[in-house]
Amino acid sequence: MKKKKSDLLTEVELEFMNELWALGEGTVREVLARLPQDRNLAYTSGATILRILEQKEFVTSRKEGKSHVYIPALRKDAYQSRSLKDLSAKLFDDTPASLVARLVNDDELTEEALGQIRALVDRRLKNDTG
Amino acid sequence: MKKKKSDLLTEVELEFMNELWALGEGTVREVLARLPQDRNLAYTSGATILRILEQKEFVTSRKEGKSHVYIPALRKDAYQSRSLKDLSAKLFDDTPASLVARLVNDDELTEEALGQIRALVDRRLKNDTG
DNA sequence: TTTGGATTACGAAAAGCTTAGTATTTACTC
DNA sequence: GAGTAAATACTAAGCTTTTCGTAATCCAAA
Repeated sequence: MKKKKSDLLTEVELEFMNELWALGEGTVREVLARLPQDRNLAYTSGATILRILEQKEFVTSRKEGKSHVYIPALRKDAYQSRSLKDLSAKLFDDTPASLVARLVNDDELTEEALGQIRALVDRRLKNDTG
Repeated sequence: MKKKKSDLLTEVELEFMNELWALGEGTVREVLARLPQDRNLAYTSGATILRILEQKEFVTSRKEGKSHVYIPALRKDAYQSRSLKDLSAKLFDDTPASLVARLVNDDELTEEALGQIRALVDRRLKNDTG
């Protein structure tokens, strides 16, 4: 019997994965360069975080010159799905419709965003009639 | 300048809030009674968690007989919105439409759920023409 | 092939989360 | 009011996460 570890990223791990997804792949230095100015993180901290991500198998790496180049082992869209599933389970009774309900009832949502959302749903409903 | 604490619930805090939201309000014992059988949590652990929730102002309490009755200080729908906003910011470039896109492209989503979602969006689009 | 600057590996401090034990308080009963 | 069963307050142990320092390693260049 396997122990079920959460398979969700921690806060800082997600911060780093977002940069890696944007870069495609990158070294410690390249990822750190993308963080906001006021995020004063020591170089070694960045290195540690990427090493942990590799341990947890969220990224792989290859050696290039004297550095490691880190590569996402999980696509962003896959992780987005995973996160939504988790949120839906924990906070929306596993009912995606109620999640969307909450989202579209948000006052700050623009007319434009609503239109885009409807277009998405329509397209999806038409495309798989079976 | 205020330090911005995350104002999101931790895993266990959310577990307890979900039961409180379902109950409306409740004592330590009542909340614990709603947890799954295999969740063997000491009574004092439950009490600690609720006390922490009160400290963080997610709940209030009143004394009733010898116990405390805990009351959510935040509605579930408000917390749902907050969580969605957080997820959208961290993982969807603050673009709700792309969140919905990921959701509706999930293969496991039923036709029925899709229909419900479209109905929700349509209703919302019609209702506020201004 | 030694030196030097960069990178990685290791370990551990600091902070936050989860769990629970012990001691104290509470309110009811006799 | 003393006894008692239940609840709370306090405290801390054990994890996980976040951060970084130190030491070892690596590659390039003299």
